[in-house]
Amino acid sequence: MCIYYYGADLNIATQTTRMRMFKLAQYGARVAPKYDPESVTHIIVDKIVSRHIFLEKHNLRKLKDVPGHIPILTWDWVTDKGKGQFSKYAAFRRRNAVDSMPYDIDTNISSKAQRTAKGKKRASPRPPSSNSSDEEVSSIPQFTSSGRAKSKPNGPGRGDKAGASDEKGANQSEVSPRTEEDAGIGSNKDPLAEFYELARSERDAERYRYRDDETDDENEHPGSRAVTGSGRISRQSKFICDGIKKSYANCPNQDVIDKLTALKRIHENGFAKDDRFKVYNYNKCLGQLHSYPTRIHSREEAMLLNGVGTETAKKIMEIIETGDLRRLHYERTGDIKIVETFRGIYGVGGKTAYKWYVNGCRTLDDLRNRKGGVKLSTVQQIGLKYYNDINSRMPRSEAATIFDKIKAIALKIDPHLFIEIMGSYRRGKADCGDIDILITRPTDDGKTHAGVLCKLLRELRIAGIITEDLCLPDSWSDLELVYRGLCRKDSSSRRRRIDFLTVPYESRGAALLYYTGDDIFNRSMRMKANKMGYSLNQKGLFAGVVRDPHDRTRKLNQGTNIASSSERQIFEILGVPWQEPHERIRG
DNA sequence: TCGCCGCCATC
DNA sequence: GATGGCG
DNA sequence: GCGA
Repeated sequence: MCIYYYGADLNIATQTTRMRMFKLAQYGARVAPKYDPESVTHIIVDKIVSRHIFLEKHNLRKLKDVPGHIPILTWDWVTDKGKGQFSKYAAFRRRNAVDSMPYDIDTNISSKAQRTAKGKKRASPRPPSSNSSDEEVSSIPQFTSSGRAKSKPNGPGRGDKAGASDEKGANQSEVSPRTEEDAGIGSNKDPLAEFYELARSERDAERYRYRDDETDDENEHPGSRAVTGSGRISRQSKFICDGIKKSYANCPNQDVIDKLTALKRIHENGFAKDDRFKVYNYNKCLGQLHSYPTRIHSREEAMLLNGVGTETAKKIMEIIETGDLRRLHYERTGDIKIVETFRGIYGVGGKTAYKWYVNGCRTLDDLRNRKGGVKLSTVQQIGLKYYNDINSRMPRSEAATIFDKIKAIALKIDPHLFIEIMGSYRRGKADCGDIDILITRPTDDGKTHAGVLCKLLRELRIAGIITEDLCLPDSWSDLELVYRGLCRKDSSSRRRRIDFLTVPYESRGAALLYYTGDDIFNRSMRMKANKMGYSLNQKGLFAGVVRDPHDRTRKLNQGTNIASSSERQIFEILGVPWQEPHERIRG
């Protein structure tokens, strides 16, 4: 089917409209950018749009100007498809009685039926057969500037967002500010859903870019190991380089994805002027492209994707129409993999990697030889030395073994310690990228965990578990410390990343929350907290935070800590149903 | 026009 | 202050 | 570069 959806001008399309068009595409329909009687097979009209408006906007004089074989339906036809006839979902009653009866999708009734229906007027606004609660077209009054008359009680989670009309200033009442549909495709009742949607669209893309805890389906990628010194460098574990995962192999817009990814990498790796937020945005729309089920046909269709605006839409159309993106040819693209390899070194990001590249380094060995006189910080030296170790994951059992050893040693130092392993391990993952350990201590006996970390690390070094330090706290006496380093199970094991976090006992809930992640989950929670006027960080949930209007992230006051000792309490205040650690994964 | 998580360590 | 990294 |  080729469906033309009319809700509003696409440039100001509401979430609902965008979502619907997206859904149509998901169902396999082709979404037409404009009404063209030649190609369009169905028209879907938002029910708040009156016949009058519809006609006017399409330069039509009467409904009969729309060919009789093209039914004009409401959205409900889509969601309730198969159960009903066209007539039941006709967008405009007048046409309903006259034209659209015959074109039932299931029965394919011919025009004979038309005559039976013709002239038959219903006294009641809804046909007796209607079983749909709120979608009867004929009960929707004409849309006028006086606004949308109330047509139904606002059921929870139901109701269309007004605003799909062109008369955008018109005082359409907001029926229900947020429908489930606004939150995304196939959304659920989870109040975090909408924030997931936001956080995910930003990082989902990075599901593509980054390998992280959740992308287990890719664990034994053949190219997973970095190969140093060769031309064909690394697909280190942190990145999924050029390889497209199997599940993505049949993306209908794969060529677009490839070209845009190439462009993104140019920005990302310093070959072009650094544009952090362009990269951010490319990630966002690449994630959407991955899940988009059908080939994109038009600029308008492209613009439906979250993160695709005028510029990206242009690029997408250029790729679709010419199979190429000219921009790529006059950007320097050849050596991106090298820069990406460098970025895989712990402590190295885009800036540094590009600088080294400019200095003439091309392989990890060049760095080892300090070719071009490049300098490496101590952390970077460790990152380089254990490049392969750090960039690979360990089985869950290995993390468990290491943690058990550490816990035993810690409890020998102070048996009252609260010591927990967090991160992907706590979320129940089968393999872990690193080990995250939280340490605190109840204070009811008047003592604290101050000084414990220092002692513990000393013991762990002696035991040969901790091998290198990456980042040490500057003061060891605080209750709140962070340590990063490398460890190993025994002398024949690979090195693994390990982090220690100590916090005051009261903040253990917030700390657990933070350190357990995953990252998308954290961002979702923080985003929701922000929208509710709170601020959430690893120390707690804060109310009454006032931010400097000029300096975005700066807080003028730090607010009041209203919850920190229990994860559950934070969930509760934010109105998020409790989720066990293993449930805290995207979406 | 402004924000795009919020924080910390290192250099 | 710039850069990188953590969940 | 997008989106509010």
